[in-house]
Amino acid sequence: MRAGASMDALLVVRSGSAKRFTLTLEGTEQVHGFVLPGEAVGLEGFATGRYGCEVSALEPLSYCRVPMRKLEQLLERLPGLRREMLRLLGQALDEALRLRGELAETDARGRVARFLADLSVRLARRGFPPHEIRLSMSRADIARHLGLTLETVSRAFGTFKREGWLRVRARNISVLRPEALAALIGATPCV
Amino acid sequence: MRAGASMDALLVVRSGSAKRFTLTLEGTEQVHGFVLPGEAVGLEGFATGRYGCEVSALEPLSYCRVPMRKLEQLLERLPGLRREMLRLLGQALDEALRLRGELAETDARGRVARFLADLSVRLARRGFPPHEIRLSMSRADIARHLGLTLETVSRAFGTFKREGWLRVRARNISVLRPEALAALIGATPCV
DNA sequence: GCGGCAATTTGATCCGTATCAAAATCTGAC
DNA sequence: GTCAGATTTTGATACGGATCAAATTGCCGC
Repeated sequence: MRAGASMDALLVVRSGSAKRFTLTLEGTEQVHGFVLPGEAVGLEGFATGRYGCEVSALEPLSYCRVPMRKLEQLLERLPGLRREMLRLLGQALDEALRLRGELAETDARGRVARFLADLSVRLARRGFPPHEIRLSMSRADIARHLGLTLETVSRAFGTFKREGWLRVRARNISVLRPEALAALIGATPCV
Repeated sequence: MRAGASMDALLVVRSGSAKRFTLTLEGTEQVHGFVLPGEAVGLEGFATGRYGCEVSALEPLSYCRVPMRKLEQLLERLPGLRREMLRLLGQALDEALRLRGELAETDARGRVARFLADLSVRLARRGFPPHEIRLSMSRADIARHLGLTLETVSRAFGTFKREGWLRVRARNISVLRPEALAALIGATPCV
């Protein structure tokens, strides 16, 4: 999906994962987030009729495509779908606001902890084991998502590993002490 | 408007301004943004049926209230309103994403410049002079919105004043060189 | 105009993360 | 298994903004 392209369909990822981002004037990526199975992309396109960001797959991926024409027809007939669309958009908005607030007031390790906790919740929601995380994105992607440098992200993983909270082998993360991560960010652990 | 309260209406500010925020566990405010005339609040409530953040007036304010029951009836009958609601939500989402990205990659003065430029655009949109800004919020509110401390915000204003880009007298800001601020953030100036 | 309080500005120091640099590890192709 | 290239980790230093503290300014009642 390309930013600026005409929004002719809503896309929902079925399997695999993807990266949502925009390109800055300097050509660097602003990583808005990562898309997991069951999640929709392109919602911000309702603003102008054109997609507002780029989405690229991080691994082989399959998705479902709902043409706008079809969507409008369905919205005409199904009050339940109308509510569901508003719910979906409201949730995306709520998440974006929440993420933004956290960025503003949490330090590097807190952000990484929250990133992992968030992934855990979303994996659990889809029935995957929440504490065995296979990261499909690079440290650089994570860093650009969290407003940090890749070195700082790496150091945060290093700290958590030394504390015995995580097992880290490249992109395979085992969360050994979810309650420790949760305590760091003031939340209740997933599972 | 209180976070967690049942979302029984959509609110649109008519005159005056307000602050959107959530309370953190420590009791501090995460300021999501400021509401100007013509702008809606409470959209994130579609996610759960409950408002997701607090909104409090920064000055005497009037607003328009659309009960959810009424809204659903209207959505049933008016395809144009359906599109408009989706557009409104898409725009809120797009803005939230954009703001978040900027927070992650801009330094203190850049954020303050962007804050002022954004206000200029929104004031101009409603027919107010874009370069005479009367801030209805405190430095602390601005700081919490931008993920800075109030001292840092003050220093940014101080720098811009010394450079001759701004006239600052307490909460009255005159933008003397909009193109300088715009250049700082890589954008075209408003007006 | 004057007094008192809150908001803002200014100053000095410290800490966390960015930056630059280099070593170590992982990955996929052969 | 081995090799080359990319990714990740680790190390040393520098800088921006946070923090603590104090002075100044603006605001509102009298």
